[in-house]
Amino acid sequence: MVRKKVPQPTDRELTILRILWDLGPSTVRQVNEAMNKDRATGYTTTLKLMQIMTEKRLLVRDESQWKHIYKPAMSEERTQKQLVGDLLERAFSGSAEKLVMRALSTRKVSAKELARIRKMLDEFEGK
Amino acid sequence: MVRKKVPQPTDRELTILRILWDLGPSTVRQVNEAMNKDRATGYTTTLKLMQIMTEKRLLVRDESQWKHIYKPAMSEERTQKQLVGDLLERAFSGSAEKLVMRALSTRKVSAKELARIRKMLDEFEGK
DNA sequence: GCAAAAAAACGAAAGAATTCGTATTTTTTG
DNA sequence: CAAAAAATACGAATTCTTTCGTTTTTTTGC
Repeated sequence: MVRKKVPQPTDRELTILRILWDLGPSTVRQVNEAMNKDRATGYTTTLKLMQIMTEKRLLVRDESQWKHIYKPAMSEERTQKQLVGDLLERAFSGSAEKLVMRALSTRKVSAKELARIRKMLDEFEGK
Repeated sequence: MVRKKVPQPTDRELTILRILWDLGPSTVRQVNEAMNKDRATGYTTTLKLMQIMTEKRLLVRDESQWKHIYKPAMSEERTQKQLVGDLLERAFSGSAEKLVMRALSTRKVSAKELARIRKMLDEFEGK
């Protein structure tokens, strides 16, 4: 069984994935409207992007209706892991510690979140 | 005073930054040799990339010698923060917690590293 | 000093990513 | 049902990234 590996999403493609993760399965129009909140984008531009993403297996499309319904082919989790793993290699020489440090110093993180991160650490260590 | 903002480094550009952070200020030849450990790359290819990066203000170059010496224009830290911040927005809707979780579950992290991360959390919280 | 080597400059080709105009198909609505 | 609207398909222009061949400049070794 040959399963060609899915390419990393490009910049605009990631925007679309983000939207679909948030909205759930959607039409091109819905995605396009969300895109426009971020940056003016013609309808056919969004359409074309989504068609290409479908070819690349980043999205799957339900054609049973006339208005096609698109959704991400991979889970948010898997994609995020891929992206983080990639950045980890390329910018941090694989040091997760460094990356975590940068992530925490970039954004304010609430006490609640810090607590959850601690809990996570416990689990990693416990195992 | 107009300071045009530096663009995000592209893929190959990041490879070069990574090399320069590791080696310190270097000539094109040195960088090119390091590039070739990763992937066959012609000398002039590396040269051109570095020239473009200099135009874009990603690198600065010392031309006082005939062999120009290049170094990153920004610190490793600042660039990493930028990259993480960008990924945070684009793929994680700004949730540092989620990103940290993904980072930790992607790679094995040693007990020692986990301990250091804990310490870091303490500092963030203490403040 | 001169030929060979090393470095830089330049231009342009090849490849991707992004954008959008136009044409075609299907549905909606008056 | 006919016209308008909505959606998809298609192709192509544009822009950005990556690569490298050729030319020019400078240094080095004999």
